[in-house]
Amino acid sequence: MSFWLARHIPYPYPKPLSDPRSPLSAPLHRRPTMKDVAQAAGVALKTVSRVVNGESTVAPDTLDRVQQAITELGYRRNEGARQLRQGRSQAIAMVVRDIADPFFAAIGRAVETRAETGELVVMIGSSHDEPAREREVALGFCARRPNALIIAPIAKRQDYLLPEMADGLPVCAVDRPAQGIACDAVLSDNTGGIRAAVDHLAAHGHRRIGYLGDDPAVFTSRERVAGFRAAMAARGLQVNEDEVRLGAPAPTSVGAALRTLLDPSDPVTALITANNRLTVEALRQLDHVEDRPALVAFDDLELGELLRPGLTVVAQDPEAIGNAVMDLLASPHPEPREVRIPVTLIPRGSAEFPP
Amino acid sequence: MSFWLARHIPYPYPKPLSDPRSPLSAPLHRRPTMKDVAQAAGVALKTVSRVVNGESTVAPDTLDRVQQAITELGYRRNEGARQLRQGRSQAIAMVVRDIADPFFAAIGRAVETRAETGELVVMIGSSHDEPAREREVALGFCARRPNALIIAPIAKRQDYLLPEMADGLPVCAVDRPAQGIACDAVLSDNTGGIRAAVDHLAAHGHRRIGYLGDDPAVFTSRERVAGFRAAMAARGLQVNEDEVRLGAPAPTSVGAALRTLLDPSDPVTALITANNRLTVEALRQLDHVEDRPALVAFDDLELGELLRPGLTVVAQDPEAIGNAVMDLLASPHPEPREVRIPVTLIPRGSAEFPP
DNA sequence: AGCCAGAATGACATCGTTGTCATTCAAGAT
DNA sequence: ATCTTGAATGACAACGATGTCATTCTGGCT
Repeated sequence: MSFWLARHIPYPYPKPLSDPRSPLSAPLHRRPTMKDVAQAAGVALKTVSRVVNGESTVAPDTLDRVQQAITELGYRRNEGARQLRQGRSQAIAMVVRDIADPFFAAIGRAVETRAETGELVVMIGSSHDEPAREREVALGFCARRPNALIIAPIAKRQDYLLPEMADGLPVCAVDRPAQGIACDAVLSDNTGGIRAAVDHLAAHGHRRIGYLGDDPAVFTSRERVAGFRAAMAARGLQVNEDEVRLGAPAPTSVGAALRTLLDPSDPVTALITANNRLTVEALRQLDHVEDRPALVAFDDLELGELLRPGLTVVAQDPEAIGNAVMDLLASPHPEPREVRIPVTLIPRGSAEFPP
Repeated sequence: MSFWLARHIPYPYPKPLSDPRSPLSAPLHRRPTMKDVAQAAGVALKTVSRVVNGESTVAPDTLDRVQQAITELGYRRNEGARQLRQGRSQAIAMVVRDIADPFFAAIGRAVETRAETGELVVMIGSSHDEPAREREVALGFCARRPNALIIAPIAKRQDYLLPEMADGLPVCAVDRPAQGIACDAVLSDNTGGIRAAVDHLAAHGHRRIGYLGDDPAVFTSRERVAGFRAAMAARGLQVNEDEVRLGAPAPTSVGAALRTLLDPSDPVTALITANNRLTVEALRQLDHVEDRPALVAFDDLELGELLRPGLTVVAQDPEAIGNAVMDLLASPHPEPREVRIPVTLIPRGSAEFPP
């Protein structure tokens, strides 16, 4: 896939090979410019600029003539040129871990809605959980001089953004805080969410609760498991270390964890799964299991209500996250801020098994 | 939302470098330009350009000096200026109906992957099923002079794109064909998918099959219902017109349809739901129903396999759609093309009820 | 009549990059 | 020794928009 695109990273950029027959080749008609409009309307270029930008010092009939010329020629301002002059490109750049992940897609939608599209464009890219790619995508976006950068960090450090930030680029992290830079962050209330899960299970009489969590190297994973221990302690419930299983959402590791947790000689009566992929894998495997434990999942699944039993979840609020990000970016503040977005426990039945 | 608007409207813009002698005109670093790099490396600006673009006529030690200067200054090419010179902004614009819809999100991911992000940036926007917004978003993107536009049409006509296309913008429709313009299209094999559903149900002995479809004003909806009639006819099965229900996926209309189809005096034994939202609503309502009909759904649901019974679906292939789009955009062809992407029936149990 | 304020408009430089064309210089050909 | 050639480099003008500043033209005031 090269063609019109030159690939990225280390300079030099390779030359895009130009196929004369390619649909990307020479235009039949040059798009009209302000100069063309000016000529058509019999005014100076600068007057067209005034009209386009809604400046007030244009006489009514001049305005008419110019607007008519704009319509007739189908003029559209070239945003690239505008950016060159003004320094920023009226765009919001967003680097998420996976644009097809419903969580990030929903954040994207909120951001996009707030961006009042047409004026502010949203550029989206995925890191696919690869630190190098995160950097590459983020810096590629920065070359477009966006008005702001939203990033779901996956790399250990985001200090490669320092030059951009020194140049005035506002940066906001989502899902996890950024490292190595001082920037805003919008995070879910992981601790509170897990506490709600524990409380909910305890309210239904459970005292032996197992925990299935992600790699502890991940920030959210650490917060959630810490929240679990704290919530259990607050309830006076004992945490059996064998029953806190942290690892990848792979079938084998989840299977091993479940075998331990549900060991017939001494099974837990309830289970918390700390993220989406773990939940799905656990559900898959629990399907073959008799005497399923009660279950509360962190992060909602689209069809949680259609499962039987319905899946009780601690739902994050991606729309609120997106809105909070836009709020932070829109209001100037000297010190970086961290915003926590509340999560909601949605009872649907899977936690209501008798212990 | 006024922060960046404030940034873009009036000067004074970062002009603080006006007095470089002042110790107070402190580090509001302007991003370095080719000029800065050239000065640092002791070469002409044009030579830096050659290095950055990988032209071959640069002496090895000049190359070294320039590359070192680039690294030291943290230089990044300003893509806006490049666009101004070259006419296109190394970006792909994509207008979908809803970026948070898993189908479109998956297409977006495929496109983004093929775009080798960093060089080719992906701009995404949603029309939210509003024709006016589709136009606004698409034209807003066009002002950025992208290399290509991918659009999931919702408006009646896309002829507002004609000026852009005359200027050489390649356009490709997805999901539905565009109207009023001659452009490529990548569509799912709706007819074949419904035929597969009918065949599958017939193979399990069903002869009375009901159909729940979308508003017939929608292209995909028309194709699918036509496919249903054709497939039934091909099998020698009779279609009872009362049992082909087209309408919005609202609870009331789906409820009414289900009551008709499942009328105890003469119920269908199987059901086809022709899109995602209809499927979800039908599943919701069927949950309270005894003697559920067999079911095949067009379009996969994320957790179809976890439902009980497992949901048998005709799955579209958004990744293949995205890839096909990129193939079309990258390969020269004089006439617009329409590509059909195969769909796959995934049996998971819900179609295997005895009739 | 003379003057001025303010509204309306335009000329021009500029943003950072790349295409075009000109220049320099050394090595090889004559 | 002169000419040719090609490699390496640079000067300069675009690209389309906007900020600055200058100019023209009103009408209202002395």
